[in-house]
Amino acid sequence: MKDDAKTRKSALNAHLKSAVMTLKLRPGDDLDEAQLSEAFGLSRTPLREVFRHLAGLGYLELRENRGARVSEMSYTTLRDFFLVAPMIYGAVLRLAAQNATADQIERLTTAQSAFRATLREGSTEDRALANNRFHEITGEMAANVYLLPSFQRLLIDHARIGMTFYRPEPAGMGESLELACAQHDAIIAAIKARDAAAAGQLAADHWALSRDQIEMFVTPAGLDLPLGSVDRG
Amino acid sequence: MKDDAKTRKSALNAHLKSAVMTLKLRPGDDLDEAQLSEAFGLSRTPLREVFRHLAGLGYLELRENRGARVSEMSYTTLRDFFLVAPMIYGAVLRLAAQNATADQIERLTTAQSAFRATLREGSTEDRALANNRFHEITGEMAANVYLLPSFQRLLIDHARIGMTFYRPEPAGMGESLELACAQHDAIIAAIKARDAAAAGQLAADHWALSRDQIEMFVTPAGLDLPLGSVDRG
DNA sequence: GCCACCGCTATTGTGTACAAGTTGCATTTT
DNA sequence: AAAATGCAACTTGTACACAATAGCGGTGGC
Repeated sequence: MKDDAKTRKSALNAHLKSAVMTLKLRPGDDLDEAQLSEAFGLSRTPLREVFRHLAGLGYLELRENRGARVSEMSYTTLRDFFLVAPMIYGAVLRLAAQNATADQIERLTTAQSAFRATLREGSTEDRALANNRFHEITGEMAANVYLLPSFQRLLIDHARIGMTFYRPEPAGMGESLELACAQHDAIIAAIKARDAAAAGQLAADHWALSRDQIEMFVTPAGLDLPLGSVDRG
Repeated sequence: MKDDAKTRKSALNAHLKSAVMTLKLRPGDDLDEAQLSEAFGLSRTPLREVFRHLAGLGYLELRENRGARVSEMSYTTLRDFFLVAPMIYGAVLRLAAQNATADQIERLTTAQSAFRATLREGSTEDRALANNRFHEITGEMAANVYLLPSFQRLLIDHARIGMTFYRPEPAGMGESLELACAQHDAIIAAIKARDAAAAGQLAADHWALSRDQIEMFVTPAGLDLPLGSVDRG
């Protein structure tokens, strides 16, 4: 009964993070303090501290006297995202290539294996979380306190965007997931080789692939069917 | 007595922010919950929420069961800072030039006037806070949720670095403050003209000046005196 | 004389009670 | 009938008391 409270607290933390990233909790959803505090066996005080922590990381938004919500995603989000992501991620991978330790490379390789496994047999949720884990480790490698805040904020919405646009149904999705997976391998290779320039280029490529994928999803080939007739009175 | 609590809470918030940025609270300093809660007439619960909020922004660091500290600055901090700052600030100013509203430009001009006033008659603290305000507004103009977290983290340590290295005593400091002030004017002009390229260049110039200044401070002209003799046993 | 262990004190983390605020509904008024 | 206002239920914010943990000093053993 002694370290239970902390365990439950971090369980709540982890639960909310992954629920937000996998869209189990969707942007704008309200969080009920009473319900969550009962579900995780915590009183409202530590629960609210978790809320504040996650709000600081960008998972939630706190409104004065009006509870917590999952942070919103709007029309401008995608634009803002792709404006900034290549720059930040390029910097992260360059620094990662320069600074990565052997242990970190080991863990990155493991994370990549886990990601590859999700391509074969995992759900979309598993895939998004495994991919997130991979990129998180590259952020650790970069080890720059000024770069990480934006990078982690990007990763949250990267996962959420992936959940929206990288569903397996549309034709061609599987192939570009394979491609993304291959890029991960190349990233690992560049980091092992301490080749910062190559790593930076791979970051650009990785985002270009994402962007194209989303374009394909948003503007699919139109359904080639004749208009129905409408009774105009 | 009704909105007092919220007022006191934001007063504490503002106090801690400026105390951290002006080094009144120095990196690594411990914060005493009991003392602060008495000083600001708040119970520990809301106080701790302020701590968590400020920790999220990078002002403080929270250690499990061991209280809050002002976030540290180490040897690697300066290097990390100047690695990332030009890139982030370049992006911020480019976006600011593209997106700034008339109202924001108005406020930026006002902030610049306030900054200039501190050059003539303000303390180092006032100057650092006024400069911070100026840059904060450029961040608002950029209006990109993914860029802001890192930018705001940079601004905190920008202020702290300024407090350390931009003291008026050493010869030549006044001049480079004048120069920085002139660069602010140029930044305003570029934003008004919606000239993103010029704004980006000015960001680079602004950091180059900062960096040179710090180099001058860290590696001053040596004192041209003979070595004393040391008894070597 | 030095190191290790134990218990004490100060400080942090959690639970609960209460106060303040918000929202939605019903009643009243125009 | 529509709008506005007041009431009531529920949600969020704060205070305080209690539990747990870390740091420290003393004591005892080696």
